[in-house]
Amino acid sequence: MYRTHTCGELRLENIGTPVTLAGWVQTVRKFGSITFVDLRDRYGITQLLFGEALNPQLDDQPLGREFVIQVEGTVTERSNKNKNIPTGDVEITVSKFTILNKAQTPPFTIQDDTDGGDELRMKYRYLDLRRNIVRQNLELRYRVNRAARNFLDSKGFMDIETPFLIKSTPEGARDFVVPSRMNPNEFYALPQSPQTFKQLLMVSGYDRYYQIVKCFRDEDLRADRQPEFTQIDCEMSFVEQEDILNNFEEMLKYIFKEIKGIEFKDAFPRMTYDHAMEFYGNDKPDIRFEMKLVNMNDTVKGNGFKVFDEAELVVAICAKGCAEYTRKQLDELTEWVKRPQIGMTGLIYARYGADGSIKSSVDKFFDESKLKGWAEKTGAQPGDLILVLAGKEERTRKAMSELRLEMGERLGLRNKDVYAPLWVVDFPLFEYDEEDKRWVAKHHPFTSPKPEQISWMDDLSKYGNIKANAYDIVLNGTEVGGGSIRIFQRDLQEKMFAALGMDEEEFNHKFGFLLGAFEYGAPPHGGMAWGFDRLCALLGGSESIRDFIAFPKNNSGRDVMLDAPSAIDQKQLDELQIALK
RNA sequence: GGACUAGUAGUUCAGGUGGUUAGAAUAAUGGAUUGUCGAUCCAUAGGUCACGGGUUCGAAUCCCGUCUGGUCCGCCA
Repeated sequence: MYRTHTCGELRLENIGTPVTLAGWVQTVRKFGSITFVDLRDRYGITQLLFGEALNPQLDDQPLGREFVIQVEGTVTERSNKNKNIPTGDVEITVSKFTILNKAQTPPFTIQDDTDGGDELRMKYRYLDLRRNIVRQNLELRYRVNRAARNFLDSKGFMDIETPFLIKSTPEGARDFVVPSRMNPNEFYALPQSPQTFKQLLMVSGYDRYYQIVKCFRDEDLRADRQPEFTQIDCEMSFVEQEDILNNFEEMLKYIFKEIKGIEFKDAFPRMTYDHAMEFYGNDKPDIRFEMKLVNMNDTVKGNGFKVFDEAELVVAICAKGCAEYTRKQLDELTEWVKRPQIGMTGLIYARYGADGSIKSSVDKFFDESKLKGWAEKTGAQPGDLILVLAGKEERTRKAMSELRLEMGERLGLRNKDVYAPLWVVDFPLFEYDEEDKRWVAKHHPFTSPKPEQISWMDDLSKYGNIKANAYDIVLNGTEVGGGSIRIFQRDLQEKMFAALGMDEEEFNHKFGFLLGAFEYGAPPHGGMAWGFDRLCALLGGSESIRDFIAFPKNNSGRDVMLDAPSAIDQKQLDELQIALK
């Protein structure tokens, strides 16, 4: 046995106990004839004292940072206690030590405020993972995982694994593809999600399924997107949307209570997709603060100001208490909206002074009484600032959504310790793909339309109006989960495929197995999938999911530690019958 | 596919407008030190200024290209 205790557990009550510890050398503090060593493992840090008798041995066998050592000794009370660490009342008076393994000096310091940059820490991820902060993130992830499993288990959900080597479908995200050696010129795809499998499990009668499972999408990455990510994937039979929302709202409440000690007493608010788009400009509103978008078309048009008169949409927000913004700050905001990522040509503003006067950047076209109308429309009070954008509807709404978030950030309204969950419901069934000039599924092609709108699928002009029984759970402006009631009848599913532009041959080829299954007694069903990494990041107060993944990839999809992806041997290519371009 | 940003000692960074020998902190190494816990003090060593090309009498600095990291737009049912 290498150790009798961990480095985190010894306390005053252990005084006098002979112990053996093993761990990593955090620091060595040498004082002539005595030496202190901080010994670290996953559980904590314990101070070792090499006294006068043993100290000379350290001259022959010097200890360096990150050496792995084993020590025997006795737990003793410290004369100078350290209140900053749990084991700070005691130290181990060492009688014997063994160097189990030497270590090179690490390229960055293994401590909370490390000097290492991102790149280096990713390359030596196994060292980065030794750091408290990173370890705590992984511990949080594990606890969230346990909480989700506990909850789902208590509700009778059954964890069933589904395959990773499956069939490629062109819908949705790009597939990662795996060549098949035994079937030359053919390829598996890695699942973007276990969607069809969980539906087949419903057909098989496993009416409550879940899985915490990897999904793969070959698309460009972001701080909150990885090519392989983890979902809490769930599906239920004989349920309506209301049942699913209630069940998973309870799950999120349970997770919050277990992980953060936060109790949500009230039901989560719900908002329709249309409402979210109109008043927040996006389908995942951050409702920690108001600052709603106000459509100004009727208020401002027809005053001879071309920018407004020619715009599809004029939209405003009211920034509370910002009337005193300086010209410099407003210019900066203007520059901000003119960045290519936002893409507006300018920003119009009106300051509602504390004295009741209103001054705008377009006084030439709008006198004070007209500007009072702006204030009335936006709910601005003396002391507030009205910000206005105008232009093409979609771009302008989107830009204002971004500006709203930016203003929320600047005004400190996006406190990461405040959690505001929200259901967004009634998503559209379809959206129009401008590039391909066709209608595509907004959620996925297995999503059920609102039953009363099914007949609209025969009328192309109504496609944009059809709503689905589809919903997202949004937390602080981040989509952390989503799902839908599924189609479970063959004829409706065929109708859906046809609406998406597939002919009979095509959908039979791609989804014949599902259509076939629907002919053998498919129950009504629905479910949802949670972005597990994002949920962990939110609970951990971080923007980046990489902090919560043991071995993440960078934003080019590379694993810089392994240096993957990489070229493969010609022999491997030959076996796969693949020729490189 | 595109935009922005960064790359200087092991590491984190500083090095207006081009100009002598490229600095600091930290880590490392050696020495001193019996109560530290971010130990302290003294000393030492440490540089392909990412890479390639160009402008110039002269480039870490200016220009072009490439690579790498990060953030974002497009994309991600």
